[in-house]
Amino acid sequence: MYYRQLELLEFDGYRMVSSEKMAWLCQVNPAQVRKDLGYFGEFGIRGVGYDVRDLQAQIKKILAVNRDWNVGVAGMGNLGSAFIEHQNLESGITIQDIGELESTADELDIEIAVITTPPQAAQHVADLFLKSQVNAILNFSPTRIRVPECCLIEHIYCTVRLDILTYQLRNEMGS
Amino acid sequence: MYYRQLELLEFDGYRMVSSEKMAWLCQVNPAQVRKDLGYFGEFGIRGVGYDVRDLQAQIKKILAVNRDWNVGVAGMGNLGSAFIEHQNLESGITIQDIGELESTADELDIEIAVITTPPQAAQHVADLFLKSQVNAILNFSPTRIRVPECCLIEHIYCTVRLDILTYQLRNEMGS
DNA sequence: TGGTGTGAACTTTTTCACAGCG
DNA sequence: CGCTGTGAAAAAGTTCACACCA
Repeated sequence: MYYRQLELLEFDGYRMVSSEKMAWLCQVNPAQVRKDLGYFGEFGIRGVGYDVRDLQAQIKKILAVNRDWNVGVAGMGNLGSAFIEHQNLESGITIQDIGELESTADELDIEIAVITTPPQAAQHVADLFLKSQVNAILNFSPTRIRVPECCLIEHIYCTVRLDILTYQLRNEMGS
Repeated sequence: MYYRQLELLEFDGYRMVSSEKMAWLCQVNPAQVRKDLGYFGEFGIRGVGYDVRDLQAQIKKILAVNRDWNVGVAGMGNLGSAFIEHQNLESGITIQDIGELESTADELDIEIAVITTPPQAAQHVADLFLKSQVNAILNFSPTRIRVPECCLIEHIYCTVRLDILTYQLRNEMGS
């Protein structure tokens, strides 16, 4: 979130930014910004703020975004396409049949698997990825995929977020 | 999450389920399940567990999923299409030009806006929705949309989730 | 007996408040 | 002087442990 805002700030010509401004942009508390950054080092200048470009570089390094990762996307429906589009991954992609997933994942040295298949297939696909050396999964399917301890997993549940809205809308009206 | 698991349990023929089983399925602590449900009422039977169908009905009621909501999706690229597909919203939809958004939102009494447009357009589209009586937004665009106090908003940041994975992957390898 | 419901203990996260530095 | 960095305080969330009931 911070990184994304820094990009915009740089685009707008800002060279420095205070924790208060960052907090306002990201809709969090200023102390939160300082704590979060402080966890990784001292990036700011007291009495001045943070250097926009320098802080971007620091965050890039922290998130390991400054290195390339081999990502495998399972499911090339609308969601899979949207993901690839969204991430600007359109260059250098290979599209293969799901039957070849296991050998391909090994061959291309896939490090992160993105699952956008229907829920019925999600666990199966995850298992295939796990058989190769993949140990990070980004799961868009509305199913709780079960993975071994060693494998990192992030779930993106769109439905749950929509349900949060209907819940809050209903309660707001009730009050 | 609980609701989704209950659907699967019912499909598999289960009539009752314990907090321990639910917890296992959802990968949380059993006490967590009981606390969460306990916040809304006493749905279980001591010594037995929860009635699968009854608990589904209760959660439906809590989340206000048992009533229809008028949802407006801005952006009909891959992401918008994926969302509609995903939510089984394919019936009864109307597709209109973005220029008609304001009048259409009023006319169709849109209650929840879903934004899947490119980030440049996101704030503008949100503002249009806000001019009608929309006060809940589900935002897929990778921008922090600014909305008035009265408007509920949920952000789905796919990129952030991917960054969490690269961060953790890097750190895991370091250790 | 077995599993819920729940106060109390514990853990984590967030915010405050101010010392300290540029 | 102003804003960062950071302990200390407050709040929120999670887990434990057991009373209680079908």
